[in-house]
Amino acid sequence: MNKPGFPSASNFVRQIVEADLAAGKYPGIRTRFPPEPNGYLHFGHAKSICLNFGIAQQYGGACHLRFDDTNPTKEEQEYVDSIKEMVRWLGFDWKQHEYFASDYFGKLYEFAEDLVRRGHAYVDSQSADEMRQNRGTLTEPGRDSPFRTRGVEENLDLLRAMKGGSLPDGAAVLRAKIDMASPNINLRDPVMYRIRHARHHRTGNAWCIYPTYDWAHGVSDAIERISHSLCTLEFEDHRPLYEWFNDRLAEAGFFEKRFLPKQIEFARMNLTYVQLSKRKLIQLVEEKHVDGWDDPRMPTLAGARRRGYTPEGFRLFAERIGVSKANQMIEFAILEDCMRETLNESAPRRMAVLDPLKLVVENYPEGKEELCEVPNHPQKPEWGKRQVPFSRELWIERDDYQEAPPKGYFRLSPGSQVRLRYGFVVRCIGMKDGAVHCTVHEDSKSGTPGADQYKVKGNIHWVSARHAHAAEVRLYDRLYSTPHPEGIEHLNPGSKVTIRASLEPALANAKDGESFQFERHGYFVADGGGFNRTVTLRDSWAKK
RNA sequence: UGGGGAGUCGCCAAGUUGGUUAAGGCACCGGAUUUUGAUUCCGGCAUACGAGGGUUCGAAUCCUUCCUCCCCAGCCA
Repeated sequence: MNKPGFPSASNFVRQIVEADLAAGKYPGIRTRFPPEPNGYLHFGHAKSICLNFGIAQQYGGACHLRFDDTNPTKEEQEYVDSIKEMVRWLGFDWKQHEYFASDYFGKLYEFAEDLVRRGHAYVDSQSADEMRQNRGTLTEPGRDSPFRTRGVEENLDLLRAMKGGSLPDGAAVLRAKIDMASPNINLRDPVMYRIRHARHHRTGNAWCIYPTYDWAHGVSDAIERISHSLCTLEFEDHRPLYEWFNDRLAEAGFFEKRFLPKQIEFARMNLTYVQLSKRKLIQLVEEKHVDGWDDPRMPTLAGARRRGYTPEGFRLFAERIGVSKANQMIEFAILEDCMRETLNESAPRRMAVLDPLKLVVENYPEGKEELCEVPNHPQKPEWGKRQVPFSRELWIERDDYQEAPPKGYFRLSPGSQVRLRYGFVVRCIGMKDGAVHCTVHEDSKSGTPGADQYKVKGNIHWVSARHAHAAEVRLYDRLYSTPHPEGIEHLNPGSKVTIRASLEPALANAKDGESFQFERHGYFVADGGGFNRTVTLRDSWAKK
């Protein structure tokens, strides 16, 4: 499937992993894909999933699926179910390594008490507002909280009170005691626990304090013995903090310092004209601009599946766009090409007419019909052939006939000859009563000796009118796109067109999810009894 | 103006211990095959590596100055 000469796609992450492997730094390679279950996976996640699982696969390691469920107000079981389904759909298996940050709440709390005992953390009773005031700015250092010097016992009591539920939301937080004057704002005594009297989708009401990302994430990595923790660029500033927490815990003997995970950041993916921000996608769903998270116009993996995009296509895409630290704005054409490349392999060919125009074969007897043999894939004879009925009246595509053909047009026009693909060569007479009329060369039937003597350039698809089935085809050529970054009112609604198509009888029995290439139209996927067009065919005529 | 990152062809991206003519993909442009104007195939496509200095026999790779872009002041992740 890979084109010859396709790069072996080395990237800086693999280089780091290989160097660590060569140095024997870790007992094994262990990565993780750590989504927060607060939304559906989108195209951007595919990159991270392929990277993390790909690295693990390539170096004989494991990739954990860990839900970063530390904020009960945003997370739901519905999302974890969908995330699991889509990771599997992409073709990856986390085996027994399914974890939740919430599994570690108990351990995290023990660790936190230890940090308090050793003077590395304290309970701050300032309000959120006061904390912000005292944090300083990008250019000015922050000021110590008046509660920063509280004694260990008082801190422990307060922390237990926080955990015990006697304090209301916002009354206090646990903070790491690092450096309020640090030029890196993340190190100005970051919050480790906040009080949230909220029900968590997994732990219920067992907890009313919840760890923040910074406190939970690195520690979860260390607990799971992750070797390489791959995340996006915006966490670069958090790395010193990530290491600070784990180093403190290693000092206390909770972890082995030499096996501590290494955080590596890479650039997140942007796709031209595609809106990937979770906030905007939620808006599209909630304001009912689309039917749901799996609407084929959504850039979610669930939507992509309904569109007929393939898992192989996403994996190919991930390899092609690579991994680096430079912000990437990927052209949508690359994704389309990956899908076309995989679909070209897997999609059987079918003839169909989307915008029908009647073609009458004048010298073909009224009641007569015969079968034509049509291969299911021109490059795969092993896929066999099917038989398609031919008769006097056919449907052809409206734009396959031009009264006054432009230069270079080689389909039907008065006087021209074309081949009805896998059928006969016909000579066009012209338009009569709303139908195109022609005569057939009876000795030109495909498969008969000498049938190829007719050197015609035009080659069009057709369907016997008498045998045709109608079917709905929705064109989802475009996703919800965003030429302007300002907001939803500028989002291009894409196209959702319903047209009648005359289809081969076999298409009526297509199962949902089956993909076909409709000759000269593009790739379609059966969906709810009709067909969605997912990727158009390259058409060099259309470009000219 | 503090800190952290990044700048190689229109879009990605190899290259990074300095050493012949700067991989590859997408896009684009030619051409060949073709019963999909598809696929496949062949060819073209950066004297140039953000800019300027410097070191060197030799630099995208080292030093230096400058420019541009991205991220950080949630009790979000």
